[in-house]
Amino acid sequence: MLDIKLVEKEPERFKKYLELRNDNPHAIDRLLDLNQTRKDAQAIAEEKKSILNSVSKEIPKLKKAGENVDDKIKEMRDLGQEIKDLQEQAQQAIDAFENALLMIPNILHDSVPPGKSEEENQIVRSVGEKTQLAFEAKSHDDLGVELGLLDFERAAKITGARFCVLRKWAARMERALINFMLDLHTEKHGYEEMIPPFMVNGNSMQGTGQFPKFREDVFHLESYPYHLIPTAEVPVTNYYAGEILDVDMLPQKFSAYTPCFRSEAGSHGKDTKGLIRQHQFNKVELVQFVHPDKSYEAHEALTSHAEEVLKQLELSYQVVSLCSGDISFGAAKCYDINVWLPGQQAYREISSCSNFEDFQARRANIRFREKGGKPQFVHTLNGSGLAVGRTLIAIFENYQQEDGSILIPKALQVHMKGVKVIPKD
RNA sequence: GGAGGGGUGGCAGAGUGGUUGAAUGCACCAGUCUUGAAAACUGGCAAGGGUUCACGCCCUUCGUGAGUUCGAAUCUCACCCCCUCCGCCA
Repeated sequence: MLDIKLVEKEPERFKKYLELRNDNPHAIDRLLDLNQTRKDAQAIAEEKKSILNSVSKEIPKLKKAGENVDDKIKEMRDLGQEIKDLQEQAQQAIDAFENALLMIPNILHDSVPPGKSEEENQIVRSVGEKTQLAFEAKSHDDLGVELGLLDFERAAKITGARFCVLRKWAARMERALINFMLDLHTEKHGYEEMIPPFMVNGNSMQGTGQFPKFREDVFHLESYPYHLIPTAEVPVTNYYAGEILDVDMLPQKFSAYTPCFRSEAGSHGKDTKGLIRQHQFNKVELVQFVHPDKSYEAHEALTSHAEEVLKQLELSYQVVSLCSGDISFGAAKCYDINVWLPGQQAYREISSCSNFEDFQARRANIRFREKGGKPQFVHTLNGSGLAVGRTLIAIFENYQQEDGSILIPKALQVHMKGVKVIPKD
């Protein structure tokens, strides 16, 4: 959520951000109109309410003085009715304004490259060499099905499309990866491990920015006002919703493994083969609450924490700074980490590391207080560290052998009882 | 699911329908004292919105939402959450 006071001061700047995002800059004009309407409606209602309050205070005094107050009471009864209507109008104006405000994306950091689409994303660095195989690389799903590790067909029977059953070494490796990532982040990068609820209420969804705009992207429960989380970002960031933290508590760093559930509405026909785009997948998430002065520093660090997973697994990747047209709704700046997949001959996203500045903090009302100071909004950041299923894909495709077996990266072997290879049979 | 108890400021904790935006304590800030610190003492200290160059003034907020009333933290109803006991259960 934007700071409306800043928008009032520099509307042109905020219009510019919308243009850069390929969004309609007139949304700012509409927002300011709605804001003015809100102020006017509130002012009228408050003026009347002020009269009613002061007369109501007078009444007991007049009574004590022995005066007759029947007329005044009757007058106030009528005024009260009038105020009720005015307040209702004011509330409608407030709701309209707030709804509009919730639909406007975040500002952009100066370092975000301008651009229309993902083609204009900026490669920040490439790490490692693309894996060279002496034979034609298979895709992870062909490998997985051949080895009896991935069962898409039965998953479709049990549930539907975009689900998968992991068997044997695939299931074992998925679990090992979760442990490996959590151990790394807690032991080496200073995160506190957390297991949050996998369902959240609508308030939390609004806090991190999924609601109201991206309601269709999440799975909803029918008989409860709960929603399956699309990412651990939602429950973990909302952990401090509505709170004022002591400045000494910052930064707060959490790493959480959760399954993630996404409806993938709007991506029909995209990535239908394999594990790339599923309705349910596992992810280890990194979330930070930091002092506003430190958030860009923290963003670089958080990104490096995600990268470290790939480095240890000896997978090659690129870090890409998303351009203004490709960056997500709530992010002020975002690095995607794309891992090399020989089976697809392409880099594919395996992590997305964002600095939201105070966008989420404002929505979720997460503040901190300096000694003796006024409450201020914290900055929130998060990133995948990493998407577990996609990491498994990357290992399958990069570590495949000509005979159909798959080597297990050294760093992962200790989490798999020393097993070095997934055998052909 | 049943029966009780409770949700008040950063925290703890008072609160008779009418100067209660809210006692008191802790924390925090400023000052006095002190070589310095601590202690003690004095004063200050909620958030959000509106308005003002500013001092200030106005509105809202005591879990949430409705209601009663000229006036609600205080009365009524619904819902949410927490605690205790019982039942059920991994």
